[in-house]
Amino acid sequence: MPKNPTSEIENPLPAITPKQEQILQGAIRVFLKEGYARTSMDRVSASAGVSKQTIYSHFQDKEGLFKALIERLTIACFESIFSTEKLHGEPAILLRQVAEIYLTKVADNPDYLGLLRLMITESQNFPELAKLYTQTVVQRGRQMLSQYFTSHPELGITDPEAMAHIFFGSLVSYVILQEILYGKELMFLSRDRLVDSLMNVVMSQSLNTEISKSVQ
Amino acid sequence: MPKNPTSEIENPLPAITPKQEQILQGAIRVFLKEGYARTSMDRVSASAGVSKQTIYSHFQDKEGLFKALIERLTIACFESIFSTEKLHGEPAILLRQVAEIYLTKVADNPDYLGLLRLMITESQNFPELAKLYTQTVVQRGRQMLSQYFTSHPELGITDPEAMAHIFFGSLVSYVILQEILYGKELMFLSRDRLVDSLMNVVMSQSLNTEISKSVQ
DNA sequence: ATCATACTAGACTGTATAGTATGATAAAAC
DNA sequence: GTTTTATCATACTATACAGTCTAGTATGAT
Repeated sequence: MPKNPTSEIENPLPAITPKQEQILQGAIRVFLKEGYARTSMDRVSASAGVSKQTIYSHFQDKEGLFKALIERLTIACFESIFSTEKLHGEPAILLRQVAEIYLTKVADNPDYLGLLRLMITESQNFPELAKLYTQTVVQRGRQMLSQYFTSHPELGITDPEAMAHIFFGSLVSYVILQEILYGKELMFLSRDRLVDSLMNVVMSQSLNTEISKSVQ
Repeated sequence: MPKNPTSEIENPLPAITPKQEQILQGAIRVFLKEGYARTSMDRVSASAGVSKQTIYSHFQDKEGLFKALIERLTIACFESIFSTEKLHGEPAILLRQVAEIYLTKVADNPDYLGLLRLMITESQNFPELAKLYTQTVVQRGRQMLSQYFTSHPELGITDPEAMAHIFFGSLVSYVILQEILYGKELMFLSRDRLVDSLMNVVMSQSLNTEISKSVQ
């Protein structure tokens, strides 16, 4: 039987027992490494150190376990990236800070890197999960940065949303290329070079307006 | 038995018979839609309109078929994107051209969009294929653009490789977000806005040097 | 002591599927 | 005209796996 009378997706995730936590922990490793289709429940039970029957007493089926896992991981990923203190200071400092946080939290964390990969992998089969990920992680990230751009008109950014996409998009594609598609060994590009250029790109926009001003 | 005495990856892909082409065509749809693990050979045989035995007389096994398919698709993808005439003219024209070509060829083509997704999906299970993709499609694209930047010093780009990554990375992540992760319906951003900002970002670099010059 | 609950271990069932084997069909090669 | 070759259709084997069932253990409350 389900762990909770209200088992559907809800906004504060349902609290879980230690046993459920143990199952989810075991499931993370297997699902993130093997993907959904290649993961067997026997492997999950072995990895979690729990009998298979116990899994089925806490989660409805493989799909239910997977969804519960991904939902929690998505929330955790969001909190890990964005709940890190307030992010303040000069653009030159803040932007570098944001980039470093993202790269550290995602590129260096197998769980969140695997989550990104899995969301792309399973977006067709689990659209609700992909949408949750997009709304929770991607959208909030872009909004946050876009609002920052808007509230700093001295940066001279004409389309804050598009610029926010360029900023995060460059980081995401960097992680995908370097960490997933073997870019590290085939076409290495250091983080510093990317982040430096990214900073340059954002900050140069203001020179544009300065020129306009000085010309007028 | 294999179709060809030299069955390993080689640079000009082995020529294939019409029957093999028919099998590959049928296999494309299924593999790209379902992924490797969820694709059954019965489905492939139905989709190709060919008996299962015939598939096994032309390809060693499921893996061999998949590899042959992805190799050909990777080459075709590269040629489709990069072999499109010469790409010339003003940066303002050429860069927009490159972006439009990429977006049209990948975002609007289910095959190449599916290939991108599949490479990310299966990079762990088929490292050779992922590396082939990276070297063939990603690396050449970046090199091409990076060389263009280098040969146009008036653009004032200090790190051409990093800038090329930002340019293509923004496009790739745009396609992934919009077309795969439901960004189209959840956080739509028009191509024009992205490309305009991207152009802006590249072209603004030169203002930087102009200022330096005028100051000196 | 008894009962309820939560768990383990492993057998079991039904289904999906990779890959093979077999026999039929039809056209080309000889 | 017979053989060879390429194909199809279908049955078959072996295996993997989701999910269930059974039997038994540990624990804590009454």
